[in-house]
Amino acid sequence: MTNKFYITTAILYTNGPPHIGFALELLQADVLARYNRLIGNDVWFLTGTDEHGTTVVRAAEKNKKTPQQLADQVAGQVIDLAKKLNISNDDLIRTSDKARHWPAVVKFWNKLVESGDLYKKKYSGLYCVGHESFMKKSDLVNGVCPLHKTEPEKVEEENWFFKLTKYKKDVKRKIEAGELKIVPESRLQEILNLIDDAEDVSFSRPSSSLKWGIPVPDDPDQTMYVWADALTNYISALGYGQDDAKSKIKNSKFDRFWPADIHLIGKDILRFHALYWPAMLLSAGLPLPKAINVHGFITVEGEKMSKTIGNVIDPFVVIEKYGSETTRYFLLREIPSTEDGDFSYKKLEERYNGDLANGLGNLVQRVATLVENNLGGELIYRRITNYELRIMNYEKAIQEFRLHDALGEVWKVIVEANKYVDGRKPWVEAQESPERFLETMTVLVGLIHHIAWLLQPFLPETAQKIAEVFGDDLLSKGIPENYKFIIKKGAGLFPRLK
RNA sequence: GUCGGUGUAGCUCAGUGGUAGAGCACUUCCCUCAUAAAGAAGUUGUCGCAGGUUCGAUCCCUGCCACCGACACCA
Repeated sequence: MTNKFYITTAILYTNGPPHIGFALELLQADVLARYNRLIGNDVWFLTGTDEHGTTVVRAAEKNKKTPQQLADQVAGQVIDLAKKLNISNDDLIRTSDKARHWPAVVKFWNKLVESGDLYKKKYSGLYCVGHESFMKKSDLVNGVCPLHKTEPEKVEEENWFFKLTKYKKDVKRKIEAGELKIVPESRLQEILNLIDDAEDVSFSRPSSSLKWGIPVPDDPDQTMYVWADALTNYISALGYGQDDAKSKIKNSKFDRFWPADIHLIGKDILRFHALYWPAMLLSAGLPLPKAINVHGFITVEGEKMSKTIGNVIDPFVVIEKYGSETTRYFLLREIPSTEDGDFSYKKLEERYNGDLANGLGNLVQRVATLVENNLGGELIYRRITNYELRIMNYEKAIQEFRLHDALGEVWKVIVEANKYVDGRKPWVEAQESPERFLETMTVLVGLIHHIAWLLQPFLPETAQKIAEVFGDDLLSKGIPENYKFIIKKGAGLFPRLK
């Protein structure tokens, strides 16, 4: 049965170039998107950029650019990164896009107004000029901002607020009922603990302090704050807000794909996706996303990535040096999908040599050589009844968002295949028992087909290369009886490093 | 401070009420189809500390220590 499958990543904030963590998020989403395409689902995969806010303005000033120029530059880098990582996204939405994004946000905002869920409220707080933001009393040291050593001013602002409190019980119920699934479990607990204490949230700022953003409809002195603006990307990209006064057809993408099946996010923005966003959707009368998958952060040699330490990993550098498939493999295999994980070049090279070169690459090469040298590079497939591949947990791992485990399952097949080769000794069989040899090779070619099939969502180029070596069209998971494999040994998939 | 999590072999982590496992690394053996790859065997641990429950705890309870995360209108 064909299902639709709509998956999104968080949108990258354009105050700096995409980092390795965003690369990981793109990759995880890509695997889920590719996997769902593979099993025949109707997939839409969205990523994008979050381009508004004072932080972008400040970063732009530093670079002597306008916020738009900086956003353009970073958005370009995201497109480049997606291309270099072989990401199969169907679309990329930018929040500065006045044609696609803004109308949706305005329509969505007006829906909240219609529901009576936006109201203006005076807000007074301690404003630190250095931070350009409000601070809590508890953040101050001796009444002074610890960073800027200045006493914050008492400032009163009138802002739009969203009645989050009106919906938090409903959101909680839906999360508890599993209608809105939070993965993994630990994050579910975290959000449930938060909901009760949640208060209404500010949805706008005076445009005097926040210029770079979307103006509040009918209130030009106010600019929308990030939640109202950024979260809406998930529906603006589907054409929400484009249909009014035009034909219904325009909106078909929204009808076809909303609600999202998975919002993939980092653990830092769980609250906004699991609480604010669902509440906003309830207010607007729209269905809630089905699941929020939360990944962790990448540390570097055990330390937090930070600009001050200077240990930030640039994904472009990694891809440049090791190639996209190796980068994909390492990040997807070494970093547990829902946990923090560590990046180091040493581990990357160990994974490369151990798993890709010695494991997968070597297996493909040895089997290809055996068939080429002893069968003239041709093998007519038939089912071997006395060999059975063990049932694996590959699909379950993907469905449970344990992508690293899914790859582990594939490598179990590789190990199994290597053991099989050594057990059967085909180089002896070739001399003494051509029949047994043929059987051995049939099993192995079947295993390699299986491996290539399973690798498709993770290492699409590698899967393709393996298929080319074996003349495998990779059209189906199973192999048709009498399928003719034409094997032509190649240069080797992953030459050993050093 | 409140809530939650983690602490198991050199490293990364699984795991169970009956005194522990995997992968990598390391050692030895073996093979030669293959990318000096593969395969086999093996070494390594006071299962954070101190109590308690139990015939028996690494797994249950309590306290402590260490580290981490969430609780901030940070974008």
